[in-house]
Amino acid sequence: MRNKKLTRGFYTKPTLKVAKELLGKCIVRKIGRKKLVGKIIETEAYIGPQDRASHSFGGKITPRNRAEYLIGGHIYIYLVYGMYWQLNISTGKEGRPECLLIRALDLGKLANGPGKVCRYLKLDKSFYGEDLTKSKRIWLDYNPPTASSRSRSERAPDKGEKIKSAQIISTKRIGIDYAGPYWSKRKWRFLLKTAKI
DNA sequence: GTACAGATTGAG
DNA sequence: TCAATCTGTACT
Repeated sequence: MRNKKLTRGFYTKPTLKVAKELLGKCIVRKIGRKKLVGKIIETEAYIGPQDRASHSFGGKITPRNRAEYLIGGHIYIYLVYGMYWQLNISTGKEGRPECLLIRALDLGKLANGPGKVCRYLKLDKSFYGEDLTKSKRIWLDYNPPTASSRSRSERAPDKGEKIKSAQIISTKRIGIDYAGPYWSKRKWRFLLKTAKI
């Protein structure tokens, strides 16, 4: 297995497709010489401007949500309830306010909720608008980093663990009942069957 | 300027 | 079940 960073093309596909494909991918956060790594096991899609649960409902653009409109692969991060950061990844084309909330990593109780994901990865406003395809401090990878990856760099690209659709559960999104029954019942939350949230 | 509610969490 | 905690957003 070799390391393979996710590039622009991964993020610019339709949002619901990316939401499912993100499951099983690894977030790599580099702090100094150390790397924090976690496998994504739960995502949630927000698809403005029609989605009433989205911050960009109705095509609204504010200083807070403008990162949602960036081309796929950028970080949209914001504070909720005055204390928890929420990590989102923009998806789709430039100008389309679509994004995915990263709700959990495969790290047990350390990251079994969106606020805890950011607490574990030490993410805050300074990551606002960060490009995951260019950043030196945070990116996504098909595989967990391995010590041998450099010496095997001659091998063919490895797209990592294949997640079958039968392994994915989709449910209603969490905490957005204010959006009304039509939008709150969309099954736009995706998690691995094996996930223990 | 002021009021208010939220894409959550953890304690009681 | 509920308070913590604070910023963006709407409204005066």
